[in-house]
Amino acid sequence: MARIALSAAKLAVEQGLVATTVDRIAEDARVSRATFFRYFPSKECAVADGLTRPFLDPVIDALARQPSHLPAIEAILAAFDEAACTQTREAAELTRASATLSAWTLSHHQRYEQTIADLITPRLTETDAGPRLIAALVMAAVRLSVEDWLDQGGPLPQHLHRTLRSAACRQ
Amino acid sequence: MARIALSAAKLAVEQGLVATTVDRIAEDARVSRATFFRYFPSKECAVADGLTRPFLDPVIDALARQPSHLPAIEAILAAFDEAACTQTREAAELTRASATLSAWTLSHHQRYEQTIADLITPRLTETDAGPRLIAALVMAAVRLSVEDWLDQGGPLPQHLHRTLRSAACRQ
DNA sequence: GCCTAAAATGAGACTATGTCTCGTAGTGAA
DNA sequence: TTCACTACGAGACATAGTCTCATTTTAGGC
Repeated sequence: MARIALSAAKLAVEQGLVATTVDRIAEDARVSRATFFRYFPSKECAVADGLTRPFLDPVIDALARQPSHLPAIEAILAAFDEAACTQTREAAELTRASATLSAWTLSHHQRYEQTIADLITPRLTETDAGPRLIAALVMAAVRLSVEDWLDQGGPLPQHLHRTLRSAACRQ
Repeated sequence: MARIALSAAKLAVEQGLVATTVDRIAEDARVSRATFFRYFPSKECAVADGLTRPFLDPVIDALARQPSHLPAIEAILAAFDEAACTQTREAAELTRASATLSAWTLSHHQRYEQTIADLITPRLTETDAGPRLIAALVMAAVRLSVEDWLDQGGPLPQHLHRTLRSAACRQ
């Protein structure tokens, strides 16, 4: 599953989204065409998955490893700091160039949002907002940071840190 | 354009997403197949657009009509209160049943997010977060409210009000 | 180690989606 | 009217996405 997504993303970055057919992806991942569609409902879903994983999976891992006494916001900030943001400009620009790819990327973000919500639930106090709302705010910050990063340049971690801080200090 | 989207949504609600082909949509909207694809990159994009418009366009209109002295959060709350939330359960459940439809709906939400950001920019003070972050929080609240509404029942406006308040009181 | 049930995969046919090119019809300005 | 421009339609085409069934792989009891 992950192998298929990573093949899809690799080919899409190398040759463009249009030139990357499902047959080529399946061949590269050493599965049949039928198996591809058993795991992904569309070509763009697989590409978006493969582009998103290397960026956000490390963040989730880091978040899960944070000491349990840390409040939610602090744990999230630490997780993003620890995970070296390996997002490439090529990947981000490829995503932005296709409406379909953008839509599927948002869909995957929603999955990460749910994961983050689950991970921070035990860290929340009475006065905090609901976990899903906070997680949605985090993913929105990620999305806006990548946008700013593409438009204005500079290091992505700096954009991330600033936007997350701006979201967090509203506690 | 809007006519095509509304035809697509109508047919999808009536006969299901799979049974609704692009040819039927184009026929219903009295345009050719080629014209359909000139306005929408995919069938699901059109259906999602048609399902989203009747729900969120009135909110945008109401927000634009709010007196300019109102702070952003108050204007948003008032806009959602004024616009009778005409979202139907059928539409929401159709959206949730298809991953592709959900993805495109998120994409349209992002468009509304940008519109909201533009409308509240003049209402923001120094201490507020950026307009896009606030707008993202609003759309996240909408999404989570619809989710709760489907799962737990009760009137949608009530869910909306509660979630938006929860997001707003973190100012 | 072998057998069986269940799950995962592959092969291939089939329909619908999405792209492209080109010809035609409106629309507005000089 | 004429010209340029834009929107639309027709139809061919490649590929996406679905379906069915045969085959392989896997897991677990004996």
